[in-house]
Amino acid sequence: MSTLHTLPAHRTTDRLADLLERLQRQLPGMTRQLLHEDDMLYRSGARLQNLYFIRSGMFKTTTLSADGREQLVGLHFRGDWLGFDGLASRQFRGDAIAMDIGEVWAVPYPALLEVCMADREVMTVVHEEMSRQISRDHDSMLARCSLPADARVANFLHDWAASLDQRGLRSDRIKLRLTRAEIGNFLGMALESVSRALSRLAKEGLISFPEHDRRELHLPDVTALARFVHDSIERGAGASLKVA
Amino acid sequence: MSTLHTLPAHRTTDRLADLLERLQRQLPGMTRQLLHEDDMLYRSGARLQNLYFIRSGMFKTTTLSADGREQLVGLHFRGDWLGFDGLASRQFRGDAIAMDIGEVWAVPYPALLEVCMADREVMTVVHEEMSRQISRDHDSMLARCSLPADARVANFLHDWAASLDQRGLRSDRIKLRLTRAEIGNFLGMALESVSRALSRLAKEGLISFPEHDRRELHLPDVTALARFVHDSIERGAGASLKVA
DNA sequence: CGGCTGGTTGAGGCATCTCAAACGCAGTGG
DNA sequence: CCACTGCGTTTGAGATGCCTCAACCAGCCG
Repeated sequence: MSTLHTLPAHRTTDRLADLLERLQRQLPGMTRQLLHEDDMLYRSGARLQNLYFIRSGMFKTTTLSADGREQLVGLHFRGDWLGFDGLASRQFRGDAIAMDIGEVWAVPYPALLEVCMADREVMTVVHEEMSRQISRDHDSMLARCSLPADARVANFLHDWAASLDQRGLRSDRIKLRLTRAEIGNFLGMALESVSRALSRLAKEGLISFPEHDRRELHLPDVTALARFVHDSIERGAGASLKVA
Repeated sequence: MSTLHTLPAHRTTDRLADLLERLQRQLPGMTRQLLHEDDMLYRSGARLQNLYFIRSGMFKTTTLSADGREQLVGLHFRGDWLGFDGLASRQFRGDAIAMDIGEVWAVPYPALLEVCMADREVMTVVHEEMSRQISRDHDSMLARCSLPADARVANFLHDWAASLDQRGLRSDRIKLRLTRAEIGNFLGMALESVSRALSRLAKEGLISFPEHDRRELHLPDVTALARFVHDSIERGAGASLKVA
């Protein structure tokens, strides 16, 4: 959260490298899968056979309600796992779509269970990944419920940058591979509001569109973004419980 | 979801009974804990030693952002697990508070890992519970982002009733153990809006306050509630992606 | 009694949504 | 090559749903 780009080590990456080594040795059933932009890794309703581990690329996941509403619920990067939400019902509850050329490892769930039972480290890593997903979802809820539109967009960009940074990628430049409508759907606001929020953030100098391609944007100062989010809480404390 | 009170069997309960039997045999370190209304099971920042399995009662969990905002993120009932979100950091990320007199089993996480490694069934149940939590969170996000205020409250009550029903409890009567402010915080709206929404739902006959205690409410027809939620989507499709 | 907490309701304001128009761009087909 | 179309984006103007502020009520407790 706090000091974003001073984070030196990439905690998770090391353990994951370790994990993957184990998996590779112990899971001959694991297969690689290459995907292009807009390829579906899995779709809602499909039987869950594998969990997916992202080696490279970005993915978006959606959820589907009983009555047909659909929402973008997450962006996922290298090192993330996909499919946890389908474990209980053995059936995916939303789609996972590549936003870019990417590679995943498809890990057959029964085989993964096998490895977990043999290898404590693997099991804890799996648990921790699920736990992290839950935490991230909770943060996501909080952001959507307690921030005004502009701050919600700023927070969205900030989180994205933090994800990139955490993985050692450059975080001062983001290629938005989402339409304004998708961002709006993700954040719970109208596409026009997203567009306006981006325009305002640009006017404030918090972001800029150097390429004059309105999906390519620069974040000159990520901490300023965080500050902007934080400040907009002070002004109106929204629906948050207590600002201790 | 769909045919709410016709659900006869309680799928999860059976498997959990089974699981608990195993746990009890294999986990002497597991302890029972009794809580009264407003007791804190754990608090944000505390080191995670145990996961908690709810034997009876209701619990609410919150999440805390880096900058001090707090949000109610979940209600939990008999058969649910608490603490998953803290596994990754070995530290709780929010509070868990009893809303009633209740009993939990505190399961030392290292011991649980041990059992998981020995007992495949236990491990899959744990995974499935985490998975279910993720799914529920996603549903929650969707509801908060795509429904207008009244429908959000209706959906909230409907989910609550569904949870009760799933556990074989009577679902036509809910004792709200939350203030309007907490409900608002949970749903991302002002407490006055919650109050107004409840009044309107009562005027529509979808709920009633028989006790003239405004926290005790009856749901004469749960399917009507579901219909109300569904209908309010038609009117204005909110920020939902596609209404296939 | 008097203060406190929680709930309801009204009035007004504002943030966001909706509707609408215009633009750039890419693809397509004459 | 040039319409022509469709999609994504921006921006404006007006409508509105929700929030804020405020008053009031009821129950509870010291």
